[in-house]
Amino acid sequence: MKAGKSKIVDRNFFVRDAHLVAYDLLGKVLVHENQNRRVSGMIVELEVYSGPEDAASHSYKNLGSTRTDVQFHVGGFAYVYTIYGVYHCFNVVVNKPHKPEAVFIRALEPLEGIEIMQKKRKTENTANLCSGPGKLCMALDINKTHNGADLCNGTLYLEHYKSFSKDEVQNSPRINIDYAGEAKDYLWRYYIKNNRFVSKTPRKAP
DNA sequence: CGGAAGATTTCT
DNA sequence: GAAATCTTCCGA
Repeated sequence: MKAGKSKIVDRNFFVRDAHLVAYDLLGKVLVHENQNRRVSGMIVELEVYSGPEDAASHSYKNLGSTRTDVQFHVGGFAYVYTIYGVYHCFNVVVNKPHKPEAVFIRALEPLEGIEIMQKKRKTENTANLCSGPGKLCMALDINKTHNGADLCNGTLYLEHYKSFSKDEVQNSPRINIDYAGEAKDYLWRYYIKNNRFVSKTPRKAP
């Protein structure tokens, strides 16, 4: 990396296989510049959703629908959707166009703008600010206007920060996708071991 | 045009 | 363990 230059993750990072990107995303920092204030947190937990072959993915047998349209773009764009009419979920689209893969960000370790997060989340418990997909969207003020946003050119982006060895990363089945048949057993959730900001204790791997 | 389901959170 | 609540998708 060039000294003094931007730490922002560039496009090429995202245009790779979803699992490679997912592993490297652990330890990156998600930053949202809102009204000249930086609100950010380190990614400590995520899941991979891989296109038409993944029964749990929104793009499964759902090719070209309006909601998942952004998943067919080149990597490095945001995919934001509303869940249960109440909360938002933030995904990073990865890989090349027409490869509808996405990394679903599940939890962050709060770093900057913590007082802003506390205000938005109405709690002072930092371990509860971003420990879940809906929570982190609330804390970083991510909403549907960010759907399709370019993470390489905007106020919402990722920065290089830490990297973790394989020993420090645990994989497990994904959460709340029991409807997905065999796909529910794929070990496509990744999180940092012994990190108290991970959303919850995972179900034991089969 | 209407019915159904969901990558969640929070409270009991 | 269940409710809250609305966008999106799919069938008719």
